[in-house]
Order: sequence, then structure tokens, then C-alpha cells
Amino acid sequence: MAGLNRNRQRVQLDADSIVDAALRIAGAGESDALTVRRLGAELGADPTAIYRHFRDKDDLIRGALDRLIERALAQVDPQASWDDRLKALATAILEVFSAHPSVGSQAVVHSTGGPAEARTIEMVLGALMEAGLDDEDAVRFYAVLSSYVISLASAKCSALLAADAQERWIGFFPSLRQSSAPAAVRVRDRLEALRDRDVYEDGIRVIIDAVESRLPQSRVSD
Amino acid sequence: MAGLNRNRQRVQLDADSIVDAALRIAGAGESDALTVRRLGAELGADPTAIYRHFRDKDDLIRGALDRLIERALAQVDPQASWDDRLKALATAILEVFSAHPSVGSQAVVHSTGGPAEARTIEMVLGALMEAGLDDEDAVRFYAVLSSYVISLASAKCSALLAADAQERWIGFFPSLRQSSAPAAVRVRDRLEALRDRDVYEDGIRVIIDAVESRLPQSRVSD
DNA sequence: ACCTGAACACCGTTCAAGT
DNA sequence: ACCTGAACACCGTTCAAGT
Repeated sequence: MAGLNRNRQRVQLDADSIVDAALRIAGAGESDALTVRRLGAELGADPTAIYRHFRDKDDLIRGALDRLIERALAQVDPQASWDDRLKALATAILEVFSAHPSVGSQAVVHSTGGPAEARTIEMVLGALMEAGLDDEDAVRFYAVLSSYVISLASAKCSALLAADAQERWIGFFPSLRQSSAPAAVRVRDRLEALRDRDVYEDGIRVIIDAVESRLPQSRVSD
Repeated sequence: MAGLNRNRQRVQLDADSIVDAALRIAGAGESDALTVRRLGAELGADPTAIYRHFRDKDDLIRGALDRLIERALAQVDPQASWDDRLKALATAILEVFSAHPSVGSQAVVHSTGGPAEARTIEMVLGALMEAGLDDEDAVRFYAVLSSYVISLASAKCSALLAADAQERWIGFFPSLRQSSAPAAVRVRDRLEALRDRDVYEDGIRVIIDAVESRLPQSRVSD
């Protein structure tokens, strides 16, 4: 329908402009699926042209993901304390991913292999070591923290894509019966008041607290 | 190819047998995608016959997911201590999902709305209350724990489906350079030794420890 | 060197027709 | 009442042909 491209002429493409177009489509308010054909239309080129720059669609998605990680990383103040850096990164990743759900939802499958990914690993490990963890604990908590962040952010994106009226990702309880689930029914109001983002940040806090309790000079703050 | 169904005769179907067939396909060693057409072949019926029993494919997946949750729940010893029950449930969900990746990978999107889901919520809340948490904390930790378990297990399933040689989900680091990621390069061996399942259980332990530290009679065990 | 366009082998789903 | 089968509107990807 839109842009039938009469008198089309040869378009010159490159990897960066294709990734740009992919993020534009993925970022659309009304979540249009990210499709090879839609990408062609956005670029004003034949859909199959992208196969001259990426091996396949997954390869393109990897490139787009690395750019999203880069944007999230740019939101973190490198002067902040180690725990603030980690919290800021976690929040930024959820935000940036959620704004591009059809890219973010793929984050579980692919290691991007890109430069932003490497910088992120370095940043997280650096923060944990600066906190005072030894190598073994730093790696362990890097793994727990990053798998948490990536899996939850990606899950949120999948939920956004599916969104058939059902806005909620966590906190949707269609069929709780007093007879079989009395405790759940008793706290039903609290369950339904759960908000995705608060739960996510609770989880981050739990992990950061666990890091703190592993430190030599462990101090309890409230 | 297989089972061309010469002299086909009308097949009588019901929702349970369709879910059975879906789990059989999803559980196949070589991960064949779960497809409406493949489901028809497995059932010996026309592919579109399932639409007389489920509104759409998502509706069927929800049914299959609820059955997987039921199986995981059955592996938990109700006599065990509250923390062992929660750990056993988390482990069982990862196992049961991983064995049926094309169903488990969809767990993020759907609340099943089925009976097993309600029983699971009740079980987790019950364990947390038995531990000594008040209603507010019980709901908070229910949310953190269940979103962790579901998101990570589902992410693992997606990784299994994608598995292009790349067995690993966590712990795959193609391009770390000394110049841009010195800390990561220094602990590279440890990073590459990370195993999905250990990381997952580390995360569960972190959450359970956080529950313990919220209890009135908090004791430290090592 | 790289974009084009037809074609292939798939998807999920609808609906009139059968029994 | 419910299964069948053709058909529709999509997918990602390949490959010979163009320029």
C-alpha cells in the first residue's frame, strides 16, 4: 500500500543503515513485527537486499541488539558508585529493550558478539571487583546478574509483543479459587498490585545485597 | 513422508489428546518445531482439526504449559522444608521446560490460567509464609522468585531451540579483547567454565538467602 | 559488486463443504 | 457436532538475472 516505489532506482545500502531501519521499525509505537519485507519497504529497497550485508535475519538482529546495549551503556554514569552503576545499567537495559520489543525479545538467543557486549561484561566485572569481590565471586555474580537482566528484559519484550489486551507480564491471575488456593486468594489484592518494573528492581536489589554480604567489611545498612 | 494416511478415516479428537501430541512433538530429541501441520500428522487428522478444540495455537500452548507445570509440581516433596520445596520446584521447572523447549520457550508470554498454575502460586506463597514472611514480603518474594524461574527457564528453552552449534546460553564469549576488556580477559577461563544450570541455581540460592535474612529469627548458616 | 524479482518451502488461520 | 481440504495472507531464504 504505502510507498509502492514507482520508478525505483538502485539503492545503495550498508550494514549500519539497515540496523537503523530495523530499530526504527522495532521502535514503532504500534508494535509492527520486524519482517524482512517490512525492512525492505522502510529502506526503499528490495527485501532480499539485506542478504548482501547479513548472513540471515538472526545476524541482523544481533547487530541491532548490540546497538541497544550500547545505548543502555551510554546511560550509565561511570563516576557513580559500583552499585549505582549496576542498578543504572539494569534499569537502562529494561527501558531500551522495552522500547524495541521485537529486537529485545531475541536477546536470550543470541550473544551479539559485538563491541558493546564486550564493554558491558567489562563494566559489570569491573564494578563487582571494585566492590571488593575476588575473581571467583565476581564471575559468579556477573553470571547471575547478567542472566537475570537479559532474561527478564527479554521476557518483558515478549509479553509486550503478545499484548492481547493483557498489559501485565507478572501479576495476572485469572483463576484463583478459594478452595484450591486460599493463601493466594487472601493476598489477591497485593498480587494484582504487583508491577513489572518494581518486581524487576526488587530482584536487582536482592542480587546487589547478596554481593554486599559477600564483602570482607560487610556492613548492614537500612 | 511418514504416515501419508492412505484410506484416512474420520478421527475423533479431544483437548487432552491434542495436548499429549503437542508435548510428544515438543519433547522429541531432535527439536522439531511445534507446528499445526506437524500436530495434524502426529494425530492422524487434518491439521486444522485442532481449531475445533482450541481458539488458536496460543490457546493450545497454554494448555501444554499448564501440564508441564503440573509435572514439575509433582516432583516436589510436600513434606520437605520450605526452602527445599522452593529449590526443588525451581529445579523441576527448568528440567521439565528444557525437555520441551518449543513449549517452554513460550512460558513468558502466557499465563496459563490453568489449575496447575494456581496450585503453584499457592505452593510458593505457602512456603514463604511458613518460613515466616508477612503477607507483604511473601508476595514480593513470590514475584521475584517466580519471574526469575519462568524467565530463565524460558530463556534456556529459546537457546536450546536456536542451538546452532552454540550449546551454551550463558558463558559464550566470542570477542573479548585485552585492550578493551582487560578484566574479562583475565578471568576468561572462569567465564567460559560457567554452566547454565549452576548459574541458575546460584540465582535461586541468592533469592532464598534474601528471604532468610528477612526473617525475624535470622540465623546465619555456612 | 551488489540490487532485483521470481520462486520455493514453509507458516497460522478461515470457511464452505462434507459426513 | 465436528473433521476435511482448499484457500488466503503471510513468513525467511535462494538464485539466476540484471546493471
